[in-house]
This record gives sequence, C-alpha cells and structure tokens, in this order.
Amino acid sequence: MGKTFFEELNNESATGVAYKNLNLKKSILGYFANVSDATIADLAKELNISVPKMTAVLNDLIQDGIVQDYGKVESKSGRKPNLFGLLPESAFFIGVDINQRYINVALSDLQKNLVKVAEKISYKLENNKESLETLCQLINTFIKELPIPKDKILGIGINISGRVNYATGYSYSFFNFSEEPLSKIIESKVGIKVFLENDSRAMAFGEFSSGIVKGEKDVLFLNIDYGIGLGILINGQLYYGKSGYSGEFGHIPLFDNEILCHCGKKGCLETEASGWALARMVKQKMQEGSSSILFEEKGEGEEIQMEDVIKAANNDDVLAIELIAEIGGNIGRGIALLINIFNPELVILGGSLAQTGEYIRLPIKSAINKYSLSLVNNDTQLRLSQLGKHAGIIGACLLVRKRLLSLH
Amino acid sequence: MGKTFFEELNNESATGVAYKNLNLKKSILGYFANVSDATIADLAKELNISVPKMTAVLNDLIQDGIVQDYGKVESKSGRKPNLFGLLPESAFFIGVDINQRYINVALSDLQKNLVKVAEKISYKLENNKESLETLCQLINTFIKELPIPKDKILGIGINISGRVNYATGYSYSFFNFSEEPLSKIIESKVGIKVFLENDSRAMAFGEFSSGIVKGEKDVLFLNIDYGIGLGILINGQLYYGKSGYSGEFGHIPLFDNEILCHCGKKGCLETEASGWALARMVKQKMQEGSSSILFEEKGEGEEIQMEDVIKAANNDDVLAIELIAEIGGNIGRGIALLINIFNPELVILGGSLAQTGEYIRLPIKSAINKYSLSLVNNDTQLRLSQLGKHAGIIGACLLVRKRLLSLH
DNA sequence: ATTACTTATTAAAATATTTTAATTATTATT
DNA sequence: AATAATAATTAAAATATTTTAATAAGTAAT
Repeated sequence: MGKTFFEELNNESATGVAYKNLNLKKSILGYFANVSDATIADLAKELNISVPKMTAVLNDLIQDGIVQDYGKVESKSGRKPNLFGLLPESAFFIGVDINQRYINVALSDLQKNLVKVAEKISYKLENNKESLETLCQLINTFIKELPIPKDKILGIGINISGRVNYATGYSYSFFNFSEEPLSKIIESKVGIKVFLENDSRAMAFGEFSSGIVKGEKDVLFLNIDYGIGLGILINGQLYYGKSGYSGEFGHIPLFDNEILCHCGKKGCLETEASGWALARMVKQKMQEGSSSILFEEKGEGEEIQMEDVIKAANNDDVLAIELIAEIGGNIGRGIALLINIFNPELVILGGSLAQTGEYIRLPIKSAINKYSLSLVNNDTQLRLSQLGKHAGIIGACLLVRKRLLSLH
Repeated sequence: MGKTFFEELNNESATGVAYKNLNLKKSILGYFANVSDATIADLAKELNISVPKMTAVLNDLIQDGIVQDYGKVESKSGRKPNLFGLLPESAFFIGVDINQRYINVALSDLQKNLVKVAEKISYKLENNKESLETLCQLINTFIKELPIPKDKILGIGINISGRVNYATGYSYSFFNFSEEPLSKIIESKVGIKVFLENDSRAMAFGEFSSGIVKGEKDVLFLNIDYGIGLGILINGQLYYGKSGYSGEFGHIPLFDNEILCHCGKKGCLETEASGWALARMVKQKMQEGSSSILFEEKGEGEEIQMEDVIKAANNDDVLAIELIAEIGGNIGRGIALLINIFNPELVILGGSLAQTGEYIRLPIKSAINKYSLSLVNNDTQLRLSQLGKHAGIIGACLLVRKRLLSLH
C-alpha cells in the first residue's frame, strides 16, 4: 500500500535531491499555512528558488492533492498572477476542549476553517476510567456524524488542564492510571492519532494563530478561570520547558497567607487570584451580611459559583465588581512579575473571568503599573482575549494542524 | 577596496546560487563554531550536501583564510580522514565586563581561546561622561598593547548592568546622556564595532557556551551579587523580550515589606535576597550585638561589604553562614516561582554570592522544594556556576563572536 | 478592435550539483 | 616490503537548477 502524502512528507530516510525536494515542499506548505496564499513569484522570491523550479514543485503539490490554484488575483497592471494555497478539504483535524462540566469539539479543515463546532456537550470530568470511556464515546459520536470520510481526519488535539507532557502523551493530573500514555489509549479507542495539550497553552496558540495577536512574537496568555493558567509564546513558538510543565503560574508562592491550595501548598497565587478565590470571597461577604443581587436569587444551601459573580458584575452589581477588582489587583501583581521577567510585547487576558472585560482589565492594569518597572511595562500591551470561550477549541484544532504539517 | 570575508558573509543582496553558497558557508562555520571541528564526510552528512561540493566549499573557505585543515585524525581503520575547523587567528573579539569598582577585559580568537585576559583593572563606574571617557581609554590601552593588528579585531562586546537594548545599542541605566546610542559613541572612540549586553545575560551565555551547561536547552542563570539578575536561555537561545529588558528578576514584587528598593518600589525580591540585603542584615545584627569575626576586623566607621561576609562564611563564621542561608531561602522562593513558570532543565547559581558554594546552594534547594510543584522541580538541576568570576568576560567575547559569525 | 504595455509562463542554454565510478592515499596485517 | 582493507579524493556522467531569452496571456488605453 502506498504511503499517503503526509506520511511521505515526514519520511526521514530521504537524502540528496529527494530530501531537498521534501524540504522545499514543507517550506511551501509552511508558507501557505503560516503566512498566506501566494503567487509563484512570491514564493520564488521568499524561498530563494527559481521560478521554473517553483512552478514544477507547485504542480507536484497540486498533483498530490494538497495545493490548489485559486485563480487570478488583483495586481497593479499587466497580466495578473495566479494565487496558490492549501486545498482546504484535503485534510481535516479535530479539536477537543475538556472542561469540568462539558466538552467542546470541532472539526477544522486544512485552511483553518471550522467546518463543524459542537459546544457545551454535557460531560463530567472525573478522574476515573468511566469518565475517560465516556469522553472517547463522545468523540466517536462526533466523528460518526461528520459528512467527511474518517481517513481524511489526520489527527485529534485534546486540551486538558493540569500537567501534560505533549511529547510523551502522558497526562499527570487526569486519567493517569495506566502504564501506557493517555494519548495512546485514546488513540486506540478512536482510531485517529491523538495529541494532548495543556488547556492554557492551547488557548494561547488559538489567540496567537487566529485571535488578538497581530505579529507580536513574545506573548503571554492568561487563562483566568477557577484556576489560573499561563501560555507562553516566545519568538512566535509555544514554550514548553523540559517536560511540558511550563506555565504553572497559579502555584507560584506570591502570598503570605494560610489558605491551603489544591496543590497542597500555601500562599499560591491561585489562593487570592482566581475564580476559586472569588467564590471564597463572595461566600465570606455573604456571611458578613453584605448585600448583592447575588444573594437574592440563590435558594437555601445553593452555592454561588464563579459564573454567577461574572453575570452579576456584567449586570452592574457593586459587590461583584468590587470583588473582581480585588482579584484583578492580585492577578495584576502576578502579571507585573511576569512582565519584569519576560518583557513581553503583549499580555492577553483570557478564560471565563476575562468575560468581565474592563471590570477585570483595569485593576489588572493598575497593579501592573504599580508593581513592575515602568520602562519595561511601557513595552507591554494588555488586551482581552478575542476568541473568548472558543480559544481552546480553535487552539486544539490548529495545534494538530501545525504538528501534522510539521510546521515550525 | 574589496570587502572582507565577514562583510561578504553578511551580504544581504546575494540571490540565487550566490545566496545558497553564502548560506552553506554560514552553515559550515556555524557547525564548526557551535558543534565541533569535522571531516568532510561529517559535514556532507550533517548539512545534506554531496562530498564533492563540500570539498569545493571547504577549499573556498580555506582560501578565504577562515578555515584550517587540522590534518589527519584517528579512526577505526583504513585511511584516516582530515579534520577541518576554524582558523583561530583569522579573527579576534574583545569582551569588556564592567563592574562597580573595576573592569575585566579579554581578547578571544575565533576558536574561543582567551588569548589575553586583563582582570580587575581599577575603574569606578559612575553615571557621567568622564567615567565613560575613562572606560574608552582603558579599552584603547588594552587594544594598543595587543600583539595583533587592530583590523583583525572584528568587534567588542560590553557587559553593563541594568536595562540594555542590544538591538538599538541604547543603555538606559548607565551613560544614557546622548541622542546617539551608547554603542555608537563607544564605537566612534575606539574604532571597532561595539555590541552592548546586559551583564547577567552575557554571563548566562558564557556558562552556556563553555561552562556548566552540557546540552541542556532551557536554562536559567542567576547572577547573585549586590543586585540579582537573571539570564534566560530558551531552546539554547538567549531570550531578550521586546526591547531586551527581560530578566528583571530582582524587581519582582515578592515581599510585603517596607524596604525601599533602588528602583523606587517596595517589596522587590532584591530587598530581601541580594548582596545588598545581606549587607543590611549584617549591619542590623551588629547593632543587635551579635558576635562574629566580621565585626572584629573592621575599624571605626568602616562599612562591612558583601565581600567581607562571603569571606567570613568561607572561613566558617556562623553568623555569616546563617545570614547567607536566610538570603538563600529568599532567593530560593524566587527561583521556585521561576521553576513553576519555566520548567527549566537547569538553574545555574552565579555571581559573587555563588562563591559561597553549598552555603548558599543548600538553602536555595530547600526553598525550591518547599515552594515549587514537586513534579516540576524534579526536572530541574541546581548547579553552581563553573566559570565563576570569568563568566561575564567569556560571555562577552563569545557573544560578539556569535553575532559576527551570524550564528543562530 | 487594436495597440502598447506588463507580467506570467514556457523553452532553451548555461551552470551547478549529485551520483556513480575510478583512483589514490593511508593504515594494519602478514 | 607486500598485501588487503578502508576511506578520502578526484573524475566523469547523469541530473537538476538556475539563468536567460522567447513566447503567451492578460490589461488598460486609444
């Protein structure tokens, strides 16, 4: 049986001319994927290849069914050049974004188009085999209902919170009950190659590839939710660290308090700057007898959730706004530290709590100004996430795409 | 007048075959500089070039006077291959390491050999034009006494503490009293191309290129001195951030104290974890009536310096050891945070205070274990600097070399 | 519609590189 | 010293790529 184009593309044994041609093909696909569609002249100039050679290779790629001639394109005068780019329907990728109470699943084509999106599918994330089994079933169901043949789906990207080693496929915070890496287990149940990724990192990649990032290369993405995660982009590349555990920002020892964190330590940033901390503060305020629309709607024994506080703030509830400002101040102190260390061009606020918009952005901004060196923080823009709750799912799809195209 | 080889090497206007040949030459030089000397067969395999072509290009480079045939080398059996490498005396680089009370200057050849080292040349760093003038004179004197022609010196790397933008050549913490960038000003007085660098970053590069780093790619270097600096290596590359201000680790807001830092803010790490903090603590202990060899040798009104405490600790003075342990614990809490964020393979302790060896390393290690996630810190080795006080000067030389060879 | 102009595409020639084969150099062994 | 073994070097042939030139295609203006 002949190899598929993508297997051929990653053929390690090629040497000499064959190797150079493969490399050139990768560069062309990389240009299409990362930069834009292009004319023969563009590509020839950019990749330092003569026009006749480029023409030949492009024709090859069209033969391979991976590149498309988009036809004539505007130019100042004279004969108009043809534009070439990836053939969208030549390959597909699935992204899965796992949350505590639901999952999001989406299908993307080769040109980043989201072909199908299924959001907020009910699912309870628990650290046991049944929960894992259910997850696989949900993914299989999604695949079965797709209007495309399964073998066109080249890979599945799965976001999961906690420590994930994407290179080995092990997850340490969830579903870690087997010798085999989690990615292999899911792979065997679904029948498609699986790539795991930390949730905040995937979101960061989503924002970077098709969100708020416009050319910035050194970018920090904060996933402010029940916990607080960090995705780091350095020189346009996701940063992993030795084993992929980078970005454990929620557990830096920034406070001198006695609040015990999930991680077992005290004084973590998360204890004073997260959705979890927000819920704790609200509860305390209620006990102290503060007034708020938050306390009126809830029944006996019903717990107030982070989502309720976000909704209340967006409805101008003073207590909610005050508490979010307090949380924001603490997060801002954490970000100030990141700015001193990274001198980033851009910091993106994402995750559920970023949905409160300026209510959280402004106190964060103030704290940054207070706690970081001004020469450094003058360099740094602070923007709200553009993709919002879609960041994870988009990032998951695009990360698989990136891996399978062996883009750098 | 013909261009020199190195000017030719960075010729941007080359296209087609000329461009590819230049690129190949750069790759070969890069291999020699970053990896090792090599035989024709090695290079051909590594760079995916045929043996006849490689032979021709190498001969070119020998003609250019930049590569040398080192002669036969051992091999299992049969004819022994020739080893090729850089011609050491084909180019030289100067490194200058500026400290508060002295400067170090060194000359390195193309093969990283330190040809001449002049350490602890008296110099008082003050933020005025006279001090800058003196600096340039000292450099000129050093150059004049060298046994090699000036035009063989391709560049000067200068380490200076504080915020430095290496791309523009501006220094913001020292000598910032002109429209023109500092690098250009020195250049015009010395007559050789100048590259500025932040001191901790240069030290980190020194350790990385010829110090304690053995293949690790994600490495943090701490310069623990009067202040506390951080050099960041990511994927084997120095990390700069947007304007080169990355690594302002000394000024992260980690403490909730009332001690005012030089930077104008309160609660900076430096206020509790630096040579400066150490000196403050010693003074306080003295006022409290503690006993120590530290207090015996000093005359009336003479201030105790960080260096005295280091010396005392290395002579087993209990108070000095205790205070260094306290400082170490605070630094360790800071490093714990870096480990959670970076998941590095290696953290290097450098700068004056690292000269106390295990006296500072062990409390740092304990604090790291206490304050960072164990899954993450298990990945991280903690080693003492190998180059010690030479790190800066070696880094300075090697950084210019890297830039002028346009190594990545 | 014709013309002038611009630019892409194709074709042919020139150059460059790889591939293959032959030769030469070196070393260990007999 | 001769021989066999090994590997570098060189040479020649086969490919591949670039370069240059010629042709075709498309556009705008007359």
